[in-house]
Amino acid sequence: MYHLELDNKPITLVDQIEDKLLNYFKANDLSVGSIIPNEIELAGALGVGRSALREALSRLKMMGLIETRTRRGMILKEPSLLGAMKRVIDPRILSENTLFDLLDFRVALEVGISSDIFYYITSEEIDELDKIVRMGQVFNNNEYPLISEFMFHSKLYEITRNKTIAEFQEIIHPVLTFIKDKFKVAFEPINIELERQGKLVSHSDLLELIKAGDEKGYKQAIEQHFMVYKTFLRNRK
Amino acid sequence: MYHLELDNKPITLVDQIEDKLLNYFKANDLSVGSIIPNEIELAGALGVGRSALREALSRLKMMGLIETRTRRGMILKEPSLLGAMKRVIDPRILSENTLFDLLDFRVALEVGISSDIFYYITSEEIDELDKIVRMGQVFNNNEYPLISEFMFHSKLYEITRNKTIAEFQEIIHPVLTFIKDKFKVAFEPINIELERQGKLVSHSDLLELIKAGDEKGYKQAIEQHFMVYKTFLRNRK
DNA sequence: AATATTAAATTTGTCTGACAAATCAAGTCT
DNA sequence: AGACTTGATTTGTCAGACAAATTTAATATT
Repeated sequence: MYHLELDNKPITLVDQIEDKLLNYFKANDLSVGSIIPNEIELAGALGVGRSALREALSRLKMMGLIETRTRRGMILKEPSLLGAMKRVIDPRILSENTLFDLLDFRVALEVGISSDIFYYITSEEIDELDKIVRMGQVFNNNEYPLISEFMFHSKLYEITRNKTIAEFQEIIHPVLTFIKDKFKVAFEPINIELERQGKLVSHSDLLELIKAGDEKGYKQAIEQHFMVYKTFLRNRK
Repeated sequence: MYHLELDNKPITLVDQIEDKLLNYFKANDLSVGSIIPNEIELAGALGVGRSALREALSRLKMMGLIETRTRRGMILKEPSLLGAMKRVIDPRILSENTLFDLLDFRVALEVGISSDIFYYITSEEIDELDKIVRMGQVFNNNEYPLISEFMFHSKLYEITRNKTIAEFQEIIHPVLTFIKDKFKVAFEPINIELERQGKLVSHSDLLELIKAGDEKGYKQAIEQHFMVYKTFLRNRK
């Protein structure tokens, strides 16, 4: 039935077709916008049935590599990482541990882009950040209105001039709101304790450091800004 | 033919089936190891044909959510992000810009995990890092033997106790070697210039800072360690 | 002749039915 | 009881059919 095996998992024909298609696109130097042969031709060229081919195509469509326009056939697209990841990063299917890992991941990433922010940021972008911060009035314990919260961090990612990083923020945002909501009770005491110690860092504080060009101070502050999550995560390990 | 639309892209039946399956798994509290109904039953329950169902299943298999054992039926697995991303992160299909973004992404992430490293690292892990560093004799211009290079950074990611972050390193490693190889010529002069200024930071330097518990020094050093890439990337933007 | 309408052809999306291969279960034979 | 055979089940794959949409071609109308 299938001829190749790896890791005890049979490599099905569909797997092979998927791979062959990728090689085919690469070999024929088909790039974004290229029209690819229709299903019957492809199936014929590969010597497989249309159903098997379609299963492989379905995967490539999911990854965003192929887009189908009825009648006009299929065209190649640049697959954003977003396409494939969006479907997997879903609180429905990921374990709690993985969700925590993602929160941790996101925090690390935002800390890591600090020097880029200072390298790239323009005065216009500082103004925009200012607007966003003013839009979000501070409530108790660092709980910003959600929109401002999202926009502030999105803007930071945007400043890196790195589309993939910016997209990443959008992808994992649902994970964050999911965790924030589900473990609200666990976050509250941590926030209260941090506030008691005067260690809460607000968006406004971060922005001031950016304005002052204080990169070192910002790096410390951004870590402190995420201390709620860090404490929560470290307590759980 | 299809009833729903979004973003001008028709939502096909397969898309809906994919979503319904995820909801079904969640609603019935099916977790890792659960056996799910066979294809004919699922198709019947959803009121769709087997081919459409199989296209959706094929996607879930690609994501690693479902594993099929012939005859025994299908069982649910924890889908690692790796599964879905590995296929997309492929120099064959990603544009050069996205590959650069990924390099940038990876650097940011490794800078961002610095505090975790100091928080979690054990003396055993320091010993292991020591072995890895000694294994890799330094060649010219920071070009470590590839295995040591890979192992050193893998170990750092491992110390974070974050599986997702550790997996990420493994996934994008091919991208790094691809870029390193393809743009070797561009990296060389940058490295030479950095060495002239005495600004090259080796793995050995990083390890010494870890041993000394010098977190601040490490954070500066790790950024400097990646300065080759940063310079390369910033020149390109 | 130019435009509007209609018909035909093309291509994806989906269904149904069929068969092969693998494997598990059970029954049968020695 | 153990080895062998048979049958049932389920995934993997193919083939053929039709619907829907839409482009292209053909035809009719003014």
